[in-house]
Amino acid sequence: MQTLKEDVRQSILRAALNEFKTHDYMDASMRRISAAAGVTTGNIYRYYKNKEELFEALVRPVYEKLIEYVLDVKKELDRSYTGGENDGLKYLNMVEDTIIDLFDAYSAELTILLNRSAGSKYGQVKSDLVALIVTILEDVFTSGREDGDKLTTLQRQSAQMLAGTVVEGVCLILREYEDGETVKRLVNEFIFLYHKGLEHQCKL
Amino acid sequence: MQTLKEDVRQSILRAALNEFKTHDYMDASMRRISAAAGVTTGNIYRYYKNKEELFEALVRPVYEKLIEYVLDVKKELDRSYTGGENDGLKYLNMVEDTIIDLFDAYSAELTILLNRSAGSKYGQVKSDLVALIVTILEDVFTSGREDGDKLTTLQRQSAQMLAGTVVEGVCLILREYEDGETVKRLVNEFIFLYHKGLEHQCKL
Amino acid sequence: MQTLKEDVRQSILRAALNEFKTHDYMDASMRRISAAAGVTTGNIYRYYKNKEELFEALVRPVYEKLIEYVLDVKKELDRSYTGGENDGLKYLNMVEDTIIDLFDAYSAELTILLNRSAGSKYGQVKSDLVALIVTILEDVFTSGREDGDKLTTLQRQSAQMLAGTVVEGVCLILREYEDGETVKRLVNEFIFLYHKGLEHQCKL
Amino acid sequence: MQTLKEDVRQSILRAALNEFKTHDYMDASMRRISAAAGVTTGNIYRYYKNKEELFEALVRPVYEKLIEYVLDVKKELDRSYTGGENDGLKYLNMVEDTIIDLFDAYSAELTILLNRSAGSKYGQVKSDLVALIVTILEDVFTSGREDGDKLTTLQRQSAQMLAGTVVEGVCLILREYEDGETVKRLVNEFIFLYHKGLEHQCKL
DNA sequence: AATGAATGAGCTTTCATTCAT
DNA sequence: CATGAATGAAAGCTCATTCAT
Repeated sequence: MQTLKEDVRQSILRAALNEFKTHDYMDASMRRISAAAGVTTGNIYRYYKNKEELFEALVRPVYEKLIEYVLDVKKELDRSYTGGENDGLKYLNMVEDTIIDLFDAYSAELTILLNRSAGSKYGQVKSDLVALIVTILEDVFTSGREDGDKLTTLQRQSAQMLAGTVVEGVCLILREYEDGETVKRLVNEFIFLYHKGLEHQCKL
Repeated sequence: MQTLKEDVRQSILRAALNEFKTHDYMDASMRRISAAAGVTTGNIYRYYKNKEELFEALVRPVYEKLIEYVLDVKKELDRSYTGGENDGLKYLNMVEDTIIDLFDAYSAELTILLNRSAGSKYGQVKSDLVALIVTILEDVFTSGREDGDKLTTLQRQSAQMLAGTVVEGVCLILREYEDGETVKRLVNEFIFLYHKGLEHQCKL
Repeated sequence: MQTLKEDVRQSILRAALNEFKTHDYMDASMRRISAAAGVTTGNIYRYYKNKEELFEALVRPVYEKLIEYVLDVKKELDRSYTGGENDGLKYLNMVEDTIIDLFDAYSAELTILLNRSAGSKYGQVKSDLVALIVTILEDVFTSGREDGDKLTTLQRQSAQMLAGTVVEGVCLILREYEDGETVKRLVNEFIFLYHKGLEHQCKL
Repeated sequence: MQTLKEDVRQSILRAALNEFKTHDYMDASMRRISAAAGVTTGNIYRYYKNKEELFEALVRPVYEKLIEYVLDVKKELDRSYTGGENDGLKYLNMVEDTIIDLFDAYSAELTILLNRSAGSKYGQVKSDLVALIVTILEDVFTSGREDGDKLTTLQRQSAQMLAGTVVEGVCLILREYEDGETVKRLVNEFIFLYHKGLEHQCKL
């Protein structure tokens, strides 16, 4: 009945992935994970020090790449934004592309990071991400003006809504579809929708 | 010394509302609710059989109206859809209008229903809602054709993405803003965005 | 089967007292305490937030009085020590008297504080107490000299041994005897022994 | 690559010694012992059936010698006690000498036996030892009399206190000092203190 | 002989729910 | 009707011990 170490680690990770896909960090149960992994409760702790570390093992790599990529986009934007015709779409696409790359490697982990981390130390990731995108949007909005003026409250709210719905939209797609190609296509469609609107999208 | 029955029920509901606004169903605490309601733990159970029923008391009316309204939209659409120029936007607006109406009456309950019900039997509401909207969209797509043909998988997925992101977008706005006017404005902006695209929305 | 609140609190305290008399803080079991108290495990936590607080409820009053009394002795000593013939005995007796007073009120709790607190935040009490007595002894030793000189290592060690054995001796008596009168007599005998030696104590 | 059997046994014992010097029986960890011994957890159990037996392997020889020596003293005392002037000190010194001998050979094991055995089946050793010394003292007390009478309760208690505080005093010194010479000096000082009292000990 | 992964009972603590009063 | 003490199952985690290799 003794399995090799790496096998066990993998089945724990797999079971944890499934548990965290369906339960928030706080509600996920180590007992259920161990049962699903075919491992005793105590034995999990030989592989991962505690719940937090098991969660982190799943989610940290994605987290780091996510932040890194988004910051790259921001830097790129600061460097080359012209306010020209299609810049908005261009940069939205940059953001999405990086998420798609991440998705190809870590679809479920990204979902968990964005949707199930409440209560863990990654609980703020989604709103951090939104906040980051908001700063990008605000830069874009203000850079297109003569007056270096502040944005109005209404404009801020709109920027937040925009950033939030983009992030939520992508999260939704990640959550619903497992196949990389489908995700890529839907995210692109989603961005195009945001850019051109339903009117031009028509025949779906 | 006792409070009248209906008074108590109301203060329980009020306390539960606040608890569920800030905690997912699973994390909400009956103790905190009873404390906030100025009611003893045990006494709650004379008014509501258990946590689930208390949650349901808050959320069911909104749930039923939500479904009812969406079905009305569907019916209306079946009756009068012409495929004309602005029909898409028109019906999207119908869906949103009903949610805004609901929101005016039950803002908090709606947020809870859509964002806090994980773990309760309303955990599926969001996806139910999406599914319902998907059937509407599919009807629309197919009714515009000569051939009564099925949609392709790709089309189905796009419809699902569209429905899902609309719902998520509205949920997000509900979650973030408490003020009715702001919500109304942002939802309209959001729908307009979906219709015309960022390109036409420009300077925000 | 429902007991009144204060009854239960008392039986929990009584059970805890017995558990901590026979187990170090770390090895004491909340389950055993609750079983011995005739209370369910969970119910203990209505009365005491956790193990530490239950322990503290038993031990804190004694701790505070103990420190207070010993500091009083030290102050008194600083004020009036003359180096005269019987001062040593006199001050030893002061220390012991205060402990006897404490004992009359809290025999078992004092034992626990001094002998079972390892692992709790009172774990250092015994050595703190010894250290305190050492400083008193060192003051006494140096004040009897012309040269304000430091003590030698040997003298320090002897002072530590003396303080330690006094404290241990008292702890022992506390541990072994429950009756206040007996304790008082034995502690006095013990101090007299320290002062005059076995030779003069003879017939016991 | 394997270590020879006896080597392993020795390194286990050495590691166990260090663990038990710093942890009570109950708190000592087999994992830490095996890690420190450079031995796998499971392999310890080929050498010692369980924690208790490992503890016993360390502590039993000292225990037996300790009892044996004390019994020797008792026998010697029965044979030659005259009740003369310095007999008390003489026999106290005999008891201490044997402990010092033991200490020279097994300092750490003795400390463990006396101070760390709570929870093991040697948990009673200290009080056994005291009891043994009490019987010696009682013999001494009664042998000095014409009437072969029983001792009073008060006398018994005093004998117990005396025996107990002697034992505790020695334990304390063992616990606090590692250096053989220091221990020997302090124990002697301690005994002299018991014999002559502070009054004659003066300048420390 | 040795390994170290696995076991399983134990720990403290929390909480929805029940029930004697 | 109301109370709030009591229940008991579940949580995360630890550790002496066992056992397949």
